[in-house]
Amino acid sequence: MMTLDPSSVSRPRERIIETASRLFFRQGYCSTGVNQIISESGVAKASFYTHFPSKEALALAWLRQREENWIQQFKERIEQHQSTDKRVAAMYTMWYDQIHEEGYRGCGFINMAGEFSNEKSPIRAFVREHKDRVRQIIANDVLNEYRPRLKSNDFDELVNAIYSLFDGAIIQTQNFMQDWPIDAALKTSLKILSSYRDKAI
Amino acid sequence: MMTLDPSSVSRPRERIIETASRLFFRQGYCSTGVNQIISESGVAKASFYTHFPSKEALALAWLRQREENWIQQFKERIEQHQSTDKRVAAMYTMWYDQIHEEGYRGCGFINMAGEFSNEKSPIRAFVREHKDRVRQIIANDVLNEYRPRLKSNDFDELVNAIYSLFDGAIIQTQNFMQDWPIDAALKTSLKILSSYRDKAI
DNA sequence: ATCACTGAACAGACAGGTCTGTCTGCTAAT
DNA sequence: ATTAGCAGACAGACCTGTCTGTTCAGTGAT
Repeated sequence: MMTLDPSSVSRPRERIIETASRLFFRQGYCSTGVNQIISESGVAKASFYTHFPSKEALALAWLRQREENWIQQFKERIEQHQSTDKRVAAMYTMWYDQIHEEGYRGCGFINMAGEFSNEKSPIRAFVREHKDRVRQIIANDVLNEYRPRLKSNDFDELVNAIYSLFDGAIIQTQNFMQDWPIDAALKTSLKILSSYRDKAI
Repeated sequence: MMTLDPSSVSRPRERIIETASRLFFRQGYCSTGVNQIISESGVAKASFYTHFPSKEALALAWLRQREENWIQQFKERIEQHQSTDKRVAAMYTMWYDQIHEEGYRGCGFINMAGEFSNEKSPIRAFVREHKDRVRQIIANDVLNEYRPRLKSNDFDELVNAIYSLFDGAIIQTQNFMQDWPIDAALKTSLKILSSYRDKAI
């Protein structure tokens, strides 16, 4: 029987993922040992390995959880606005909150993928899928107003443009630890958008 | 006395850096041990540590060398063309060559920075400086035609736009292991450029 | 109500390997 | 003889993953 335990936060599996979330994100995958995860989540090693067959499996579980939260939050922020301009601006609010926190680390998915050189690893595959979903949301939820008004090719171009600016801004913000790349990318996105506005078929 | 040895490639220090270059780039920093570097470069451990005080120092030396080559190549490709459009296109030729090589790994600087969570580490500082230099080159060598024709703010915006698209394309190309992000970013860059062309003061 | 039983989590030793960095001794060339 | 490099043992820490044994809450039967 599946108990809907309200104190699920204290269950070992959740504690492990919660700790891993913090450590993998802040320190990176390679620089975080299972021993640290175990001790900081107050769990026995045996318990750890009954819940997760390996460190990599935990990483994947973490990414899955993070993806769920991230996508949900992303969509929520977008759907709060009606105009395309405001929706584009809403995309970037995801980052504004994080940037000024101590030890900003950019996109957890990209950082994770960077530590796995084998492009066929499940981690890499998952991050690819995640980024694909983000692109889909940009096409279907952010820019949907433009789809019927543009030629199919033009619409794809627009999506790719907005998307490239978005990822570029994230990377540069992480690199410089300043928020001007986000402002710049947003400004440029709106400019591109307006240039497509007059381009209706 | 500094011998200008033509067989400098066989000198231990060069062999070490060459091997490190391959391994750090392909496997990442954390996943590459000094033992592997030592054995693959055919060098004694003691020799390694007489040339480099630590693994991190080697990484820094590698980045320095890579930066020199990269910037030089970047500038050369750009200066081969006169028109701004062609110069922007030339920026992207840096990647076209690498993409289809087995085990493409994107930008070595970004990947390296991703493995150092301490933003004050020398590695992170160096990558920041590198990316700043790239931005300077975009401003001074690629888009220089536009500087006198635009208001200062507009010019900065233009530089940031081209630059964000550039970094975004690199990341996405690495992620998807396909080259459409580069095509898309280039196309968008040219479009932005043309929108600024009519905007002369 | 007390019994034994079960399952989950705990604590931590352990194996076997890898990590960075140091040190000693040997060889060869200048 | 001095210097550079080679070979490789070694220290000490850390790594992932396994294993043994303990504690304890819940459950069903008596």
